[in-house]
Amino acid sequence: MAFDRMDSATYLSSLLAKSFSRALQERGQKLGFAPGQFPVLLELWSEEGLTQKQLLDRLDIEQATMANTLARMERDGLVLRKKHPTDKRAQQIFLTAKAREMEREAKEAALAADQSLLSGFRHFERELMLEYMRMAIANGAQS
Amino acid sequence: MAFDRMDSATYLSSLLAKSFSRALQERGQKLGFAPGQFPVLLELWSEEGLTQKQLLDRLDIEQATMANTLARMERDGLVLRKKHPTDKRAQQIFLTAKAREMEREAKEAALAADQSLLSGFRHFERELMLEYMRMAIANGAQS
DNA sequence: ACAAGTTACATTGCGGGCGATGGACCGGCA
DNA sequence: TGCCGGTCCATCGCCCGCAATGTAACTTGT
Repeated sequence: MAFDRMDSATYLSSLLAKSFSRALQERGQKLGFAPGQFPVLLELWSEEGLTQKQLLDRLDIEQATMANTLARMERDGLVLRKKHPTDKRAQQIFLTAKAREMEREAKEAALAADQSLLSGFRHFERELMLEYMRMAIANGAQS
Repeated sequence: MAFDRMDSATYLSSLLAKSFSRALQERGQKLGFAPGQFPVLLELWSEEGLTQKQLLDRLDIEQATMANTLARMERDGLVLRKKHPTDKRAQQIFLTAKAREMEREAKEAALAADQSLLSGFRHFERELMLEYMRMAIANGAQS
């Protein structure tokens, strides 16, 4: 059976994710954050004091991954975990000053990562690609 | 600054890769291979006896990743590593009967994974998406 | 022929994804 | 009240990506 991996969305998506991740990693490491931490930062920039569970509900990440990511972020001085006032099982996540201050630069870094791999795309091509990606992701989610 | 992660190709590409990887993983585990092993299998189905270096040249994977992947594949009975006849540093990689026999089913599994996330796509949409992905990957590669 | 540089591979440590499991805690119901 | 199922989180083992480093073996230039 013929099978060209360059015609496989599965294979290409893995290459694509590696490329984007590398682009973000390069730009993020100067600021002090890793690619996997960016979505968490995004949520916390818009609202602090969320519990781990609330973060899980907002992001497409498993609980085990979140726990490990938060542990690394705490270690790296991006985040503080405080006891929940009424629920002793839970914790609330707060940003450090360092993390709060990098918001603007970090978002610019993420936009730059996007831009670098999408250079040469016309506006409608970029939009179409994003839309196709969202469609495929939706197909995967409802399964 | 406004930043919607659903408009970020970086974020979407990571979700997309996770979705496709999961789709392939589900289908592949019955047969006994993991997603990261599939590209290696593809190369070996088309030509056995390649060295690790030759595999590296054909795939977009780092040497350390390849060494570990091959070690797992050997452990799982998919692959044999034999000494290179003239170069004692090198090794030649051969498939086991088990790996050789799963070629057809494995390729069908990969096609099914692709298909499952691309359901609802018209033919030209699928082609366009693949083309956009290849373009973005090319942007990343030449940097 | 031999030292020096290059190449092939393994190993280690880390980021980040997953499922499975376990402990502490909450809440509801008898 | 006291028990019991569900919830929040940490932890462990695994896959898979990377950079950095080490070792053995090959090659090349003198």
